[in-house]
Amino acid sequence: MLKNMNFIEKLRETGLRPTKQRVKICEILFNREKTFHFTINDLAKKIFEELNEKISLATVYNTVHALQKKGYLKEISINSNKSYFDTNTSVHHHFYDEDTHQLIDCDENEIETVNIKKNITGKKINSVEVLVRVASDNQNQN
Amino acid sequence: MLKNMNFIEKLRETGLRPTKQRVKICEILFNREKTFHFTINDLAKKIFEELNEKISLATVYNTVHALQKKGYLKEISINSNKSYFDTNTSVHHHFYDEDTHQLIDCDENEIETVNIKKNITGKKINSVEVLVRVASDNQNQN
DNA sequence: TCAACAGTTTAGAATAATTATAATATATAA
DNA sequence: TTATATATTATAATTATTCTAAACTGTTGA
Repeated sequence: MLKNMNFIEKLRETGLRPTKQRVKICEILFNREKTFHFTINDLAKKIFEELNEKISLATVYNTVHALQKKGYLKEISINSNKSYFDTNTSVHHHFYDEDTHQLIDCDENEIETVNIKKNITGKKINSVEVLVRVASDNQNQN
Repeated sequence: MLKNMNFIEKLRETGLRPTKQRVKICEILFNREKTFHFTINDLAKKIFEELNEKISLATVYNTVHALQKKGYLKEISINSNKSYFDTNTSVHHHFYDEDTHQLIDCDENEIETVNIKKNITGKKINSVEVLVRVASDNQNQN
């Protein structure tokens, strides 16, 4: 994957000035095997844990939004008062575990391609995403 | 539909005490032909417009959540800092117009049943919903 | 190399949605 | 009708996010 990538180059290529903070955030986000689902708060906490250094919350917001705009991150639609982001930017679907509030990527072969038979006139489809809400089997029995 | 239904009886049946405020909110929500997509704020505004009477925001929140818990309303997954609710409680999908920020119900025949081939072990699927994001055709051309 | 400038970061204030609180009011059952 | 459990309300508190304005830093070009 993106392991050990030179984030400075990567950022520069996309027109983002490779500041110290942005490089650190990229390291945290992309230097990992599996995709990462997070809220801004999760990310800020991780930065502090892994780097033992605080980056201003405003900067975390700005940087995440900049990365999202450039297509390095994707915002996910779950109903929640927080925004969730995903380092897996391909079009893909999610399971949302209502017990643990965890978000799990669907493998491509777990959900069949969704067939949209009729679209709104004059509009272009930007994305089609499925959210499968699951919960423990013994719950919701009433 | 629910037109001219006796909301007092309806509420009582489901164990919600039919207070003046709850009945009024039910009237606004369910005495209509088409389904209604709204945020708490939209609803509060409509209450004031139609009844010329103010119901405390806290009550609107409480009531909407009570109705949701009883299955009269459904919360919709769009990424936004607000919660959206829907008076159409059947499992159905949505188009989200990114230009106008409008939410549009999909007709049943516009999207084929989504086939989930593999589920998370030990979990029960509560809902499967599709969000189709659309935007004006001449946008996003870059 | 260094000055200048544009773009960044930052702390903290501002805003907005939502939830909590606690006093008052009301619906309902006895 | 009265007691009691529940609901409503205004307001305060909380939380996520955005704004602001000052200080800082990466980059460009002299």
